[in-house]
Amino acid sequence: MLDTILPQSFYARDALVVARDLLGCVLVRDGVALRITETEAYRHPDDSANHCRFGRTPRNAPMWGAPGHAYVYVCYGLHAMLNLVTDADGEGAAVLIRACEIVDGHAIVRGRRGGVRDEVALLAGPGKVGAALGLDTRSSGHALFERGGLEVHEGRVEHVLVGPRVGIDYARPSDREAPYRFADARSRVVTRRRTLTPLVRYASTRGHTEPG
DNA sequence: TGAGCGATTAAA
DNA sequence: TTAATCGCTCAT
Repeated sequence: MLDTILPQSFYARDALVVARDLLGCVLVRDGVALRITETEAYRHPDDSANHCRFGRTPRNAPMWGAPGHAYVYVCYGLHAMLNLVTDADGEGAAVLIRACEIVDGHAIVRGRRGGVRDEVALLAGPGKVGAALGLDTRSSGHALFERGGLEVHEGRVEHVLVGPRVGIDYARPSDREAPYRFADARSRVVTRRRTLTPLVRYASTRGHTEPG
């Protein structure tokens, strides 16, 4: 069958473009397949919401590395957040996966008190995405363009919504308001939809296709 | 060695 | 609106 794993070159572009083009792509890991419906871009370290804003640390090291690798960190002590490193090596940019629809597999998501919420078909929120994929920080630094482990397969959406990012009140106003969040307009699995508006002139800007 | 704080979520 | 919860960062 045709190998649809996204090549490393797909990620070697501006985080804003990658975030938009990741909509509709499919995350696959251990029998679970999730279609990406919402993303957020974290650009160069000048972005005051970026984890790299204070320089290189053990935690954010993968973000400073080559594109096409995972950057997973734990938020609020319990949520595994999945990011895909973008741009050139050393740029310090990545895209956060904020929501997905389950395409295949049983995603068992447990509540805080241990109760099984079983087979949630809708994963609105980055913590749920990480839980559904069974991720933890051991996956941080994983090469996404190689077969095995966590893979990302091609996909696309027809219409895109744009708006400000979520949960970064500590950032500079200009960065708080920056339209760095993207979502699939046709999906109902999107957080804070009322703050998003249609993205006009969404054309295919995929420049990762290898010639020949 | 320790205080403070999150790119969140679920329950009240 | 708020508690839960703990690894990471940075300041002693």
